[in-house]
Amino acid sequence: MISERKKKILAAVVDEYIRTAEPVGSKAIAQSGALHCSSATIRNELAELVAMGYLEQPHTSAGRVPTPMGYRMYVNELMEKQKLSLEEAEDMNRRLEAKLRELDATISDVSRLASQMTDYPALALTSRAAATVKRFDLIYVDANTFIIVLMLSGSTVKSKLVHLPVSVDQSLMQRLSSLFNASFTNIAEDQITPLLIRSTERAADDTMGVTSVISAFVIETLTEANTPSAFISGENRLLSQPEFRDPDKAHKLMSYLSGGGYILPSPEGMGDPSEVRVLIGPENVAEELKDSSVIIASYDAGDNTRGLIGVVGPTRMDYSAVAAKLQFLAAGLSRRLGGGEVPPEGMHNKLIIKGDDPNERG
Amino acid sequence: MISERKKKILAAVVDEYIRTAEPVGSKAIAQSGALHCSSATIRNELAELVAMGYLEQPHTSAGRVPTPMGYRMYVNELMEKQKLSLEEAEDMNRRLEAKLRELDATISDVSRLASQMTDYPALALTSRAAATVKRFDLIYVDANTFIIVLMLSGSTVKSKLVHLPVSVDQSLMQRLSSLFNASFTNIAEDQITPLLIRSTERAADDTMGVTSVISAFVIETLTEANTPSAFISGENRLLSQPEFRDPDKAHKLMSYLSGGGYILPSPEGMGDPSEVRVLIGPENVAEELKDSSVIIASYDAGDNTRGLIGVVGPTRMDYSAVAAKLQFLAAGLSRRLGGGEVPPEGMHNKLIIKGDDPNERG
DNA sequence: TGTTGGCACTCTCAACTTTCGAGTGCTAAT
DNA sequence: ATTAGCACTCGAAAGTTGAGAGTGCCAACA
Repeated sequence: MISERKKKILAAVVDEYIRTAEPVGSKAIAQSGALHCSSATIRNELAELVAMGYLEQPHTSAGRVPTPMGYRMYVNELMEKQKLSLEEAEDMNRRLEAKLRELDATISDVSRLASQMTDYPALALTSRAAATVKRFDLIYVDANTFIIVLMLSGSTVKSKLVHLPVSVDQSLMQRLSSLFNASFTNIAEDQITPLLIRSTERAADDTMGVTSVISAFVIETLTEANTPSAFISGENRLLSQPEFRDPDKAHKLMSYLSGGGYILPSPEGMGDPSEVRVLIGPENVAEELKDSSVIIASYDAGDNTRGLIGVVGPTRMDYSAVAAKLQFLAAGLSRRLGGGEVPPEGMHNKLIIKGDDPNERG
Repeated sequence: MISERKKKILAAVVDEYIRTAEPVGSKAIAQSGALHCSSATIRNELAELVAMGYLEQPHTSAGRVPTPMGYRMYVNELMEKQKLSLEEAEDMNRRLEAKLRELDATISDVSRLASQMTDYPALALTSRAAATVKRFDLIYVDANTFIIVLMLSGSTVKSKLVHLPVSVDQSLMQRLSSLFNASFTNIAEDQITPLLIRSTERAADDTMGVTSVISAFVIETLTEANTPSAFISGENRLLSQPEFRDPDKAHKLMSYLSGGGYILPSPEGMGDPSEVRVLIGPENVAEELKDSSVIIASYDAGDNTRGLIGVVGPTRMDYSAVAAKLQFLAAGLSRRLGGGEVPPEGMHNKLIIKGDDPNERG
């Protein structure tokens, strides 16, 4: 077990290290107040904390630096859950409003927002839950041209202009329209079989292959709607972190990130929407992230869609501030996009932080 | 005037410097062949080239490095216009096909492609020429819901689902649909005045403000279609360039780039689509680009839309290779997206390179 | 038994010095 | 006009030194 005093000391080390990015010594801790003992005592404690694996020394005569295990302890038990200042909260709300007013929030907007708020690279990800076609329309434009309009589950509308090499008459359009409405709506993507297409084609008496053009679009649209998409922004903010002064290191991580981040667990894997998850250094699966940390929050994007916002930074990250901001952002997004059973404001004090369930450890 | 031999020497310096990123000395040039004289002679010539402003020395006992003026001379007259190797051309075509098959090429795809091909950060930009609505449809879903479908000039279709707080009947929809078709099609965005909207509202006998919802969407869509959009990708590739080993420098440029690059001249400003434009160091307007170079090509994206692809790198850039690749890419895009009067393949030998017209100099 | 002041020790970092070599400019000979 | 030769310059890399921060440990103390 770890004594109360050790906890205090550990917390002080982490706080200080997060602030300064320099190894912290016994003296600094003694002076920081909060502890009523001399540096010598603290030295003893520090030595023990090193032995226990919570801290390490870059070299014999340097201060101490938290290990991933130390950060984990800090995140789980020690850090004081930060509340956002009123200004911060208002600023964030303002920005959210601005983004969400003009268009639906695209994931690129969400990730940009997260990155701006936290000053770290951020990524956003959505996995739409199995979309289906709710309604189907064909608009006849001219003999060679028509428009397909699909209304999907979840108030999305997709449309496409189709030019044909042959001419079709309006009655065929009519027939196809009602046939598709009858048999292609409310079914999952994988239920659109070649068999179904063929039988529709026959039923509509379509000899020029219009059916297959349309069904291809349907499949494509559903596939796209079901494919989780990811977006990352603010990679460059990495460069302002001292741990990425080495261009090679920075380059490695940045190309990993922009190569499409598989960093995040799937949104379904996340539990409670108000939960914030923290993955510290080696807890990450990806080799490239082994000495970075990732903080993740999830939001409800409506229509059974879950979204994820994540922030990437060095292990020496301001966990408390970032977690609070992300949670606030996620809650705001849920409130505006989602079903709406999210408690209104000010709920950012019951911040739940998780991340070390046994599955995720080696 | 500059002698023939000086030109050869200058070219050799630039070539070598591009290759190695190290100042090049007289000896290296002498050994590189191409010149039949000793290093001493070359030294004399080099001294004169420095005096003329084409080269400079980082310090007394170092080799020579090209000045922007030297690069300009190189780009305009000296460099051998590179042709792509057959493999490169084929590879590029393959990728283009792959991208363009599935969906229309979004500018994000284009910029990603350019970045991948050249290994520099790349940005893409389109300015759509004044879009108009070609056709207008309203699809009645239920009493509170309908879908607006706009077909724009240039085969784009936009649609939106609208939920109303009040219920409307199908006949109103009908009336609005034909009214909008009659008076909102083929007119520019700024011709949609409050007056026009009001009169339409009256004509349709619309007492619940549906008209204004619809016209708002029309305006929004046209605005969006007319707004040039920019996209940048591959910023991280900067970091592999030795001139950006300094994280601060890299950070500055990268944040400038991702802050929305106004780097590129507007597509209209570009002349012939097969022209490639090069802006060297201080020739750039933006302060942040004063010691970087930008290479730009434009393509015809169909429907009177011009697109631009640009690549950003250090002044020590492989102008010849990048220019060739960009031109090929632009030509490929034009061929696939645009009107089609672009000569088929193999036209990349008549590469035209420009960039130093008097307007652009200080 | 836990805490504290003191002291010798260790090790890094920054500043300074030295060395090495690439590259130059100049001169005299061809 | 070209070239070989040579003294000179200057920066980068390697080596040297000193200061300071921080430690571990011991002996004294509560």
